[in-house]
Amino acid sequence: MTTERVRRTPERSDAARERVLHAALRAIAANGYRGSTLAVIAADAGLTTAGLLHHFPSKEHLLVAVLAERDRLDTAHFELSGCRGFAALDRLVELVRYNAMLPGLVQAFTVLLGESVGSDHPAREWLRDRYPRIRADIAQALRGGIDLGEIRPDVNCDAKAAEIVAMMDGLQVQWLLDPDQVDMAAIFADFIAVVRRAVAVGNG
Amino acid sequence: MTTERVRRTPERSDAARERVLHAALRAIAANGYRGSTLAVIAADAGLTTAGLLHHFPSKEHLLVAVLAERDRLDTAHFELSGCRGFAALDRLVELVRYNAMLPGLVQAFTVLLGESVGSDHPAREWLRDRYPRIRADIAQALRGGIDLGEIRPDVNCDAKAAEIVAMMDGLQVQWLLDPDQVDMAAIFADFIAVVRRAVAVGNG
DNA sequence: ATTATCTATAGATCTATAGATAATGC
DNA sequence: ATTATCTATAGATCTATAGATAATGC
Repeated sequence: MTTERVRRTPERSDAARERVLHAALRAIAANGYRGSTLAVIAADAGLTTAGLLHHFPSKEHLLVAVLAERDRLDTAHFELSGCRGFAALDRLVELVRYNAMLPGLVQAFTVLLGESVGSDHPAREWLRDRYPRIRADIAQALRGGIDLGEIRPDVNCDAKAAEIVAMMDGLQVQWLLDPDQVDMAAIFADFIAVVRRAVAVGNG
Repeated sequence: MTTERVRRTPERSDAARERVLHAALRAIAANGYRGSTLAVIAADAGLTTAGLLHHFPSKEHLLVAVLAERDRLDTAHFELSGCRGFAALDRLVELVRYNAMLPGLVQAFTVLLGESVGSDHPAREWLRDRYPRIRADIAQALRGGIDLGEIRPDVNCDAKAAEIVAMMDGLQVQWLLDPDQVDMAAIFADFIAVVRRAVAVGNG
């Protein structure tokens, strides 16, 4: 039995950190934050518990790092950045279509969302910050559609934004519980088509 | 210090069972099923852990009892029972308005829903049974609206049912995270108004 | 000298069981 | 005789710490 000689370099450390973050996301998707254990996450990342805690000093620090990573990726990907009016709605349909290819990621954040709704969860504040921001982004894009003359000026953009976010979250749950029965992307596209007709100029 | 003499009767036992069920719901709303402990639930119900376990032989049995209780109440309350077409949509708006007065109950089931989306949760099968049933009920009511001549025959009732359920769940999350900012009942009513116009005969 | 990682373990919970106790109902 | 409830505790986890080890970089 030749004990494999493993290099201990900063690069290898970064790689371990990344493996831990991914393992944590998998564990959360499966069992939530509370239901996940450092031992399982560490083993999945090829470390011991103590080895994991060298990189993330506590379980909560690890969760925060997962959330921060999500923020980082979102800023690169998800943003409506610039899209206004119907173009923004189309962008959201694309986003849902994209999410439908990443069930693990969607599941992790759906589980976290549910867990956090109760009091005192370490992800709660993160989510409480995040939802108003997402709603505001979408509402802003809709108001842009009013300026473009696509959307009627009397539309309540804030309420519509909340509806759109709610539809995304709600469909995710049904899709995760039964992917074969619920075609998340198609139903969301149908919903957006209805919204579009409802808010379009010349349909008051 | 006079030790209070407590009667030990079957009636008192039933009362204890009920107190435990309510305490369990409160605990789940606050911390989820996994985050709740028998000790806290028992104390809230005025029992010791062992006393609780006399009534419910395990934590999982307790959860199942909570879910069964919910089924019992729902059958009495929630059903669309008979309503078809627009009347059914109005009934759902009423339901959401009613739920908005029971944040604790909504929170408990939202948390359970999130927790259960991951694998291997004792509430998962209960929810996997429940969602198709609710969707089927609503779809059925919408098809009834087609028969009544209120709803266009080309409407995809299954997709609309999934959308309606998704909107209810999604709004609940946003409302629970920030009740002052998100008027769940009003936004849902707005959504239903849009759906109604979109599916109404003479709007094809 | 620094640091990535390990072994070993302390200390805190948490579920569930065993067995005792005290009340009611026959 | 039954049963609602308690005290005490076993056994299983789970997080986090202490301290050792082995590799790299100066």
